[in-house]
Amino acid sequence: MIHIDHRSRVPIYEQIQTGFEALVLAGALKQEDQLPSVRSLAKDLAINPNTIAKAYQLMEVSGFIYSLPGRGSFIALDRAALQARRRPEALVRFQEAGFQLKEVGVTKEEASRELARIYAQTSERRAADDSD
Amino acid sequence: MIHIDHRSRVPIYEQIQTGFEALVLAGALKQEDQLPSVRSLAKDLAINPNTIAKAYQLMEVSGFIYSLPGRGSFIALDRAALQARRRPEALVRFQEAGFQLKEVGVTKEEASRELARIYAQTSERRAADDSD
Amino acid sequence: MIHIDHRSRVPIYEQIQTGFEALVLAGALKQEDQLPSVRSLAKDLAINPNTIAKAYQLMEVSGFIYSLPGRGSFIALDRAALQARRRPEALVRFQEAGFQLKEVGVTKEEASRELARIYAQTSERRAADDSD
Amino acid sequence: MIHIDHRSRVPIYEQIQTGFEALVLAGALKQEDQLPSVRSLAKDLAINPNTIAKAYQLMEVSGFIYSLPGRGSFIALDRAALQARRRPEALVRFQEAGFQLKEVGVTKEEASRELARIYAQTSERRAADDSD
DNA sequence: GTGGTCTAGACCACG
DNA sequence: GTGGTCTAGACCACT
Repeated sequence: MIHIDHRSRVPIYEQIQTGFEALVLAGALKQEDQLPSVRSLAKDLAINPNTIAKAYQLMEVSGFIYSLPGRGSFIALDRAALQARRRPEALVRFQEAGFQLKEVGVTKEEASRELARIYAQTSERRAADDSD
Repeated sequence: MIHIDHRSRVPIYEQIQTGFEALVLAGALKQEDQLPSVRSLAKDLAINPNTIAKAYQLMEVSGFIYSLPGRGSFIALDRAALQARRRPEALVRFQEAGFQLKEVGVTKEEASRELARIYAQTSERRAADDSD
Repeated sequence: MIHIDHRSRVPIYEQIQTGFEALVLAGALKQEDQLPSVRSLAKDLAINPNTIAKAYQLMEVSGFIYSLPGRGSFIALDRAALQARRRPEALVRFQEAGFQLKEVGVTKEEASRELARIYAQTSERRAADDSD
Repeated sequence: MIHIDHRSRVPIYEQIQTGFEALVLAGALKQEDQLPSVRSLAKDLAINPNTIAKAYQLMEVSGFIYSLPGRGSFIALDRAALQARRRPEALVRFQEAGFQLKEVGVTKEEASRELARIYAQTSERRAADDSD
């Protein structure tokens, strides 16, 4: 379900979090859907179960998932709620990136063209095809 | 000259690097200009000299500045060269940020408006006014 | 794995860098091989861990290795890529050394003989024998 | 007479030493020729007189020049003697450079061709034309 | 005064 | 266990 980049500096537990969020944002996972168990995901990704458990724990405290002891973990939010949650930070990141673009001499026209190109892409879901 | 955010997770030595780059990109520092000495900057920012020295050494290996023992450290690149260097990473960051924006449900029109707002800002250069 | 000359004026952290590069150039270390941990190498060489860490960080920014916090440091380049990187500087050094040789009165024939002697040596790889 | 590279990391006093030696090796200065005074050279090169004095002092202790208080400094060695002196280190440097060349994958043939090119050049003296 | 190197020791995040 | 960051303080070479 989720792709881990072992050579990335982004912590693995964080890649797991953003991975599940991306699945919800892309529509591949819906509210109340069950997540894989810690053990099975750890096995699938060839990752230490402690790391998976840490990711699940963080997603739970953030309210993105909820866990029922003995039954498993489930998506707590629907797509719209998650989008609303992520929007502020996404905007800040976009503003920062835009400012840097301007700073390195990219014109407004070039930036607009780049933005159009991004929105022209059909939302690709990389990891959703193989496993699900 | 440079502002440090001690609460940020970005390492201090990295904030120093991006700080000086921003000064060059903003035109407040030019090629061959001398940087403050390791010790004086350390004193100004209330930071250990070793941390400053680390930032300077990394800026030197990156080719952004050059240091001459006993003489000081100096800007090695002009603004255009620095822009050309930073452009690829800035583009990638912008693309990622744009994709996330789209992912959280921001429409193309809202994104364009945001981008226009960024480019509308007169490039504020804090340090350029009291030109030393 | 690596030998440090404490009497040399070449900084220790630089000797470590060139040491690891030599190991790759000699074939004793390959791409994706793990380097000794900062602490273990520090202990082996009886050198402060900070000095090792400095060497590792510089090798990382140069793209020769990559480090993953909590996991270790690994060779990022294969032998051919490293050779291609080092070739320009090696050529310049050779040209300078050759010019100086000429300057001190060594004839072309003597220089050629010396060069032949260098290339006649079977490439001695010290660390390759007791292959770990 | 001598060219100083202010952006080089080679200490200025060392550039001065090698500069005078190069002039002798090139035949532009001969045994018993007088060197410029510390003050005049310092003025010409726009360098601190202390640095010049340090260079002269080191050249004197090495036996390359001798100083007669009140009269000036003079070349102590003829070209052949200086060549004989410099030869051992030049050879070592050449060997090291040659080994590195081999290490980065340059073939014996390429190295020979490079060496031939060096010896084909007529000994150019850059700084000797303008001032002398 | 300048930058450069090294040691010592502490604390953090990641797995 | 791993690497990463920072502080503190010492010593060196160069100008």
